[in-house]
Amino acid sequence: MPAAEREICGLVNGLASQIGAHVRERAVKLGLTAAQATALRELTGPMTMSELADRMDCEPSNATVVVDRLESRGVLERRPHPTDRRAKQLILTPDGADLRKRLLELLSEESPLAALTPEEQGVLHDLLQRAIVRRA
Amino acid sequence: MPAAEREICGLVNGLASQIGAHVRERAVKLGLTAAQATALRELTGPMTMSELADRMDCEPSNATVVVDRLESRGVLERRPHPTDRRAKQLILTPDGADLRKRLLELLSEESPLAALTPEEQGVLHDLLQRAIVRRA
DNA sequence: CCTGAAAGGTTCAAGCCATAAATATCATGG
DNA sequence: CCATGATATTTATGGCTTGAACCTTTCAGG
Repeated sequence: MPAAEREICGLVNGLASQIGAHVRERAVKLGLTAAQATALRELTGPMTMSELADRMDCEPSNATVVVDRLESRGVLERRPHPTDRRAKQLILTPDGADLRKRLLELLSEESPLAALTPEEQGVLHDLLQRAIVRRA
Repeated sequence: MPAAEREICGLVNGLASQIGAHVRERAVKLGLTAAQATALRELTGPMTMSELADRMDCEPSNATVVVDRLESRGVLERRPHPTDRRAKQLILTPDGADLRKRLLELLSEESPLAALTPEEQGVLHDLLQRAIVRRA
């Protein structure tokens, strides 16, 4: 791997850190951690643990911990899945839905990609999508 | 923040995860964790804790922990800094230098950006560099 | 001098994260 | 029906990561 590629990897990680900081900064205003905020953001509707972990881009075992905290805080509930007794269905409580709404507003305030024009963002999007290895 | 930007953020995090997995996969062959491998990779010569933390893109307190493990493994030494008694100088042991050499070889084997042509990598490099907010 | 602000490191608490192993349930082929 | 493998989730463990608090040393003014 040439030095140029290693430099790109560093930049990718740097930008990812920047995005993470952006989320963390806003999440803390609602008493949430970055991971909890990510989970809440991805909970667009009832879903299973696996699906949430997939959307959060993390291992299911990690999602368990994050959901534990959100549940004990009253943000969501773990209900038995209607058709699959192995799975659980995550449902936002009314309080959780309110919290999610406020979170989305906070996250919308500023973009961590503000330095790029929409055209540049388009190019970046395509490059990233092609760089990512498709996994089964 | 429009949905398009959120999607880009997801892609950036996805690619960062992929890069992290690439490092971890190779580091484990040497009995190292990803963070330890990153530290070892960045130790291009004697440097202070601050400088290493800066290169690793992490907090100094985190570098302390990672260096602790590398030190107790005999990979490096913490020496008093020649001119600043607050600082410490990190020096690779002979074993550490060997290990670093083998690590660099492993990391060179494959690129996590192999799906992109050199030209595309150039474009990506520029976009990322511009997207990253300069911090003092 | 000397005093206060700043910088280098470490420690601590809280939480994130991946891996491996365990449990329970499904689904398929014989 | 039953064995076997796959899937959904959890637990346990080791290590990473941040942010705040703390100590020492350095440095810039007064």
